[in-house]
Amino acid sequence: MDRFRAESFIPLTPLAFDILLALAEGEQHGYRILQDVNARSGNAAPLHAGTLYRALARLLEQALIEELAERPAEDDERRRYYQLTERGIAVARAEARRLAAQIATAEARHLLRAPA
Amino acid sequence: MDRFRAESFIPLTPLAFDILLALAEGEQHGYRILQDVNARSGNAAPLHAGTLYRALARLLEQALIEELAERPAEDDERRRYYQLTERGIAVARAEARRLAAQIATAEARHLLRAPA
DNA sequence: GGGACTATATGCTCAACGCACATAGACGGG
DNA sequence: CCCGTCTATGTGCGTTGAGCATATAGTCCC
Repeated sequence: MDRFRAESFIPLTPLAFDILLALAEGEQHGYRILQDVNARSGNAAPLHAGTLYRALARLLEQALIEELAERPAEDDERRRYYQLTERGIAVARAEARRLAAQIATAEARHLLRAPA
Repeated sequence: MDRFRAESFIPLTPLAFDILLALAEGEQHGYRILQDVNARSGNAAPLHAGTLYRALARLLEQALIEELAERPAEDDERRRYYQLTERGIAVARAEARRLAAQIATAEARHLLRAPA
């Protein structure tokens, strides 16, 4: 079989990477991901719920995340829990490396050391 | 007048940021931008010329870049030269800061220190 | 019992991109 | 001189992803 290539998923859309980052700490359900992303993005345009759930569906199709069958007891029945797949971890890492390289370029080209 | 807000352009698409980065070193023409972006992206899917020129047109409309009237003497007549506007610099900086924050999160969540 | 919040999902529209293709000048080898 | 390749910019067409509104319903607490 042909090897899986993380590069074929790179670059991720900004939203997709935000979601994978939200799941990097461990399994989580959609609404919490929404809150995590919005909290980290600060004052920027808030992520709409509809946008998030569709993005989750795409990531599921691509097998970058998967849904958990089991859930914590006593939990809200409506929630759907997700976690990163091995593939998702590999892709998130590859994307993080790409971004780190861009930051390095930005620094080398004097975009970071300057007035706000 | 209402202040210009760089945040309203954030997040940039990966391609838009690549182009602004290519121009961070100084004025450049389209084809060289194409080569710079493709060189920096390594083995990833190469940027197609058509995609680039349309992206340049968008950045012009948004006034993140502007075309130079003057060109170096003895230059290929067909070339069109572009440079960052002040707005473009501000937006590129804001995006670079956003990405740096994401990298920091990725590290904090143990996405960077691990196998390739 | 009523309003705010939690939780997931679909409908509609538009912007951005991938890829194919068009056009044409430059440039070097045979 | 001609031909292929590279340089250089651009348009046509279809698909994907995202923004925003809206739908639905359970929870939580006053």
